[in-house]
Amino acid sequence: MTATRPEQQPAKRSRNPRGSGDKLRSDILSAATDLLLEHGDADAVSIRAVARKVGVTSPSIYLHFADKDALIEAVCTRYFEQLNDVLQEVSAGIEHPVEALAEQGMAYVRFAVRTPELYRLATMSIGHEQSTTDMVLQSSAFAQFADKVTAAMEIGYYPKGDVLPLVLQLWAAAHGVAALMIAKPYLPWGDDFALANSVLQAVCIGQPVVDLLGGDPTPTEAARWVEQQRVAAAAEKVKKR
Amino acid sequence: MTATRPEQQPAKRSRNPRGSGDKLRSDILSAATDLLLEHGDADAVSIRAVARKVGVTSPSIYLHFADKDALIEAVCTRYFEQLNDVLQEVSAGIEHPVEALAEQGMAYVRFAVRTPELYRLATMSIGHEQSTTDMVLQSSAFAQFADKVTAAMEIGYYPKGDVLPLVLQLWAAAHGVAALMIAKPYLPWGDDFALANSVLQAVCIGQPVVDLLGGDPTPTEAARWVEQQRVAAAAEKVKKR
DNA sequence: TGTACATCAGTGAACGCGCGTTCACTGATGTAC
DNA sequence: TGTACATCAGTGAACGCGCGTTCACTGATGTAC
Repeated sequence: MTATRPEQQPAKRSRNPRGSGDKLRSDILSAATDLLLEHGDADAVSIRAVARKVGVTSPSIYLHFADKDALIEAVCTRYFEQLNDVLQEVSAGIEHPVEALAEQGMAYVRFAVRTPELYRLATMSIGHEQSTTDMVLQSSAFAQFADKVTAAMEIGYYPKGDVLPLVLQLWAAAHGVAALMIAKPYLPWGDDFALANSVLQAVCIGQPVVDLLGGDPTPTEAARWVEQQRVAAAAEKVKKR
Repeated sequence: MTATRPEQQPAKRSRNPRGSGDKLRSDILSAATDLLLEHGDADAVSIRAVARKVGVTSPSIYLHFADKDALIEAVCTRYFEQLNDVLQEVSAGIEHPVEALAEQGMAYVRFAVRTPELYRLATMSIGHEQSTTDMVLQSSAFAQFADKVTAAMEIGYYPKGDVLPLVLQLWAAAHGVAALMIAKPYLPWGDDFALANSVLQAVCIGQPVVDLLGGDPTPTEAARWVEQQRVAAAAEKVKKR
């Protein structure tokens, strides 16, 4: 027994009945997803490995996907759909949009950490040009973030204006924590993702991170500076009139 | 001409003189680095490709590196040293530690965006266990962040306490923006990395992100909530006595 | 000053591997007449 | 009811490729005597 093929051959699957050729397609997607969940390495997903896992020969894959890229893309699309479901679930019934936003942010991080290699594959590849099918931006998950921000603007929580910059910042914060937690899981991220929560709060509502870590809750120098900046900005605005 | 080997053979390098066997070592590192800078794909770095680029045969690589992993690790180590230099440079002469921290954060993001594939390779691989040689945590760059935070605590800017959680949060923020800017370069990140700046400010000093985007500078609902939380936390602390 | 020898800095050929993909095929199942 | 045929859901063998790595070697340069 060599180490090169650790999977034993699964029970030979029987051929699909006539009308249900699509069954294999979804089996392939599941197998590829499982491979990514099991191994922490995207290289573990080869056409041949997926075929082996499904219990089928590799040319069969091509009956359902044009090539390897198409397979991977389909896996990611499916992944984002699941993310979308999770986000929808956790924010159901929360009226305050910012509360919902924070809840979704945490769910996002938890989801990412539960599926590290998938998350990496889906979000951390380099995209050189804006494809019309950019998976993240086209995903309903992204739209959900945008909706909450819009709602927060409408109730006057955030000043009205462009939604995208705000969404990008929230996303960057969530992504940053998630990505680091995945890359360095042994660091002290805290029970219940305390650190993630702290960062998200800071970006969502401007709470200085130190206060949320149990630091001194009386106004710090940081808080004073914030106020000072705010006053200065207001003064600037008045001067321009 | 096939597409499989786009590099033409570089001028055959002449053999190194006797004492300077280490010259090749650093040439190899540079070549690997260049490959990562040129192509947006870590797969472009193979032992053979590096050897080709240097103008040497592939077994020569093994005179200087035990195996491919060792080569990649050396490339990353060198990369972090460069990052360290940059961070040191930008913060030289800035007395206020938080100002220095913000400047370093921005420099970090700029550095990452300038070297996307290298940054990905160096920070976004999955580390399953804490190695004693964890490159990021052992890097002087990380130590620099920690030093600034410590200094900020000492002057009373942040409440005294554990440095690591704070550093991790700042790092997560910087990493989040950098990683997204790399993965989605076509999004509106703003001139002068405005969005990066905004996120970093929010995490460093608790400035709500909306204010920095040119929104309404009068206290928003968010700002009021922050204050409210702060008061509540203070009250809680008093009650415990 | 000459020469045998050690060392250094590589080379050239080969190994076995798994990969993505193509091609001609097979055999069960349904359908038309 | 029987049978020829089309279609569907795959299979089996093979292609050429680049990869990491090993092995025995070579030839210039320095060193000891």
